[in-house]
Order: sequence, then C-alpha cells, then structure tokens
Amino acid sequence: MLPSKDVHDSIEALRRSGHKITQARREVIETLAEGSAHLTAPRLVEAVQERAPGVGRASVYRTLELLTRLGLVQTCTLGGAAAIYVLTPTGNHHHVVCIDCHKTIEFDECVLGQLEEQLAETLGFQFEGHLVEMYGRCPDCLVNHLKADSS
Amino acid sequence: MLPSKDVHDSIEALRRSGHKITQARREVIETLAEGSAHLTAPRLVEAVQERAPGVGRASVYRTLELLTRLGLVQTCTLGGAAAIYVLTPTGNHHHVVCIDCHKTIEFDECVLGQLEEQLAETLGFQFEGHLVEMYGRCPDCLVNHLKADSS
DNA sequence: CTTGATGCAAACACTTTGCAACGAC
DNA sequence: GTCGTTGCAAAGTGTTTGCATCAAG
Repeated sequence: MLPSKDVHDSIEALRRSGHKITQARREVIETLAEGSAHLTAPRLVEAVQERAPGVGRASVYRTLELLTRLGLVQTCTLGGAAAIYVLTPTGNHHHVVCIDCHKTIEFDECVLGQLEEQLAETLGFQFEGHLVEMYGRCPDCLVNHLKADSS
Repeated sequence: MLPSKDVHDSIEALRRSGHKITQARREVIETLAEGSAHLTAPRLVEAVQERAPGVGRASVYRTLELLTRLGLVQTCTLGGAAAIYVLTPTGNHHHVVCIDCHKTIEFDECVLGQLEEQLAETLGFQFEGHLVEMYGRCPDCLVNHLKADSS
C-alpha cells in the first residue's frame, strides 16, 4: 500500500502542532489508514504489533488519545458499544451501517453544509467536522427479516 | 419528573417484543430518559443504583445490550472514547458538541430525509434511523482559542 | 544535549459470565 | 407453575500509570 494522503496529512499536522514523529506514532497512523480499517482500540493494538512487534500497548493508547485531541482521528460506534477509531484529517465521516450484519459502507455525499451554516448562526459555533451514521438493513438482511416476520 | 413519552414508548416496545417488564429494566429506562442524560455505562450503573440500590451492575449491562439490540437505545461517542447511551425510540439523534469544553446541545432539524431516500435507492438499504454529531467550538471556547493562538 | 516519548509491568477500571434464587406473566 | 430475569461474585478484558530508558529534534 502506498503511503496515503491521509497518512501524510496526519503526520504533517502532528509535526505542526509540535509533536515528535516517532516510529510508534507512524505505525499507528499507517495502520489506521490501511484499508479504511474500522478498528477498536484492542484490535488496533493487535494490528500495529503485527506490523511492528516492538510497539507497546500503552503507546497505541497514548497515540490514539493524542490524535483524537488534535482532531485527526474521530471515534464512532457503528451501533455497537465499543469506540471505533477513524483517521479523518478532513474532519468529516459518513457511514451506512446494517443493523443486522453490521456491514459498513462509507459515502461522501454530504448534505450538511447548509445545516452547518444554519447552526453556526443560531448557536455561534464554529464547526470543524461532523460524523453521520445511518442505520438500516442491507438488501440481504432485509429479505431475511421479512421472512422471519411472516413466519 | 413525569413519566416521559420516551419511557412509555420504550416499555411498550419491550412488551411487544415479548420481554418481561422488570423493575431493573424500568429503572434503566427511566434513568436514561431523565434530563436527556448523556451517560457512559459505568455512570449509568451509578445513577441507577442511586435511585434503586437493589439493581445489580450486570442487569444494567444486560438491559443496555437488549435495548440497543431492539433499537430503542443508540450509542454515540460525543468525540470521546467511551460509548454514551441515548434513549431514541424514534431512531434519530442529533448532537452539536464543543471540542474544547464538551458542552453538548441536541437539535431536531433534520436534513437527512433526502439523503436517506437517495442512499436507499443506490444501496437498497431500508433505513431505521440515524445519528449526527457536529464538532466545533462553542462561542466561549472560540474566544479562548483565538486568544491562545495570538500569544 | 534536552525533553518528550517509549516499553514494560503493575494497578486500575470496565464488562461478562455462571449460577442459585426470584418474580413477571 | 414456568421460564425468563435477576443479583452476586468471580473471571475475563480493556485501559491507564509510574518509571527507567531511549531517541527525535
């Protein structure tokens, strides 16, 4: 996998905010960027240590905390109870999640610009990003669900 | 506090899906409904046990799992790492969160109807609800942030 | 060099599970 | 009376912290 734009942007942002670019941080960022992973913290630890066995659990947690604080990573739940970490240097993220099989699809269409303007005016907020999760049933699970209902 | 519509609706949904209405479940639902609480699981346990000292930790967790599975409760993160449980019998929830002081505001305006239709057509999903979180700085924190920048 | 960051291990916190007893229906 | 549900305590995971060492700038 080529070093993605997200990886580069995140590292630049880290540098600009006065933090050191260490191997541990680089590995965490690259792992997050890989195949738009939807990883919980424990699974991220696993994945990072697979690429770089030397990196400690604690560093992964500390890096997540840092990236989250800097706004480079967003957390979401995809309907579950565990936080999932997503690299989002742009600040925005949009998911469609199947409530039965938990399949997750990302999309880009964003209709929130107007809402953002409106809320900025009403509340005086200055927005930096947003997260949208849409819950429903995918075509496959929809069929099974309807079957189960009519039994 | 009057028994809210959300409480009533949730209990009815529980009953309809064939589950018993126990005191533990009632307490969890009422606690979630109270003052539109934004509680993590451990804080929910505390809050429930304050009203009803007899209710066990495990029952709170089991009730959360059940309510989530039935779609009566949604989880979100408000930008943090811990899941927060929100009673949403309607399936939808919208937050504005300050990334500095974590103040949270709920709003109702929803511009996602059109997007929902569009995605339903493209992906074949049937949607049951959605979650929106908008991250930014509240007016107070915005002032402090700009001050800090120019120092 | 300096100082922030790291890895480790231990402490701490959170969540799940097995099971006998209970209470909603 | 039945069987789903409960509370408890113990087991199992996940997360944080203190500290000596290391390496990025």
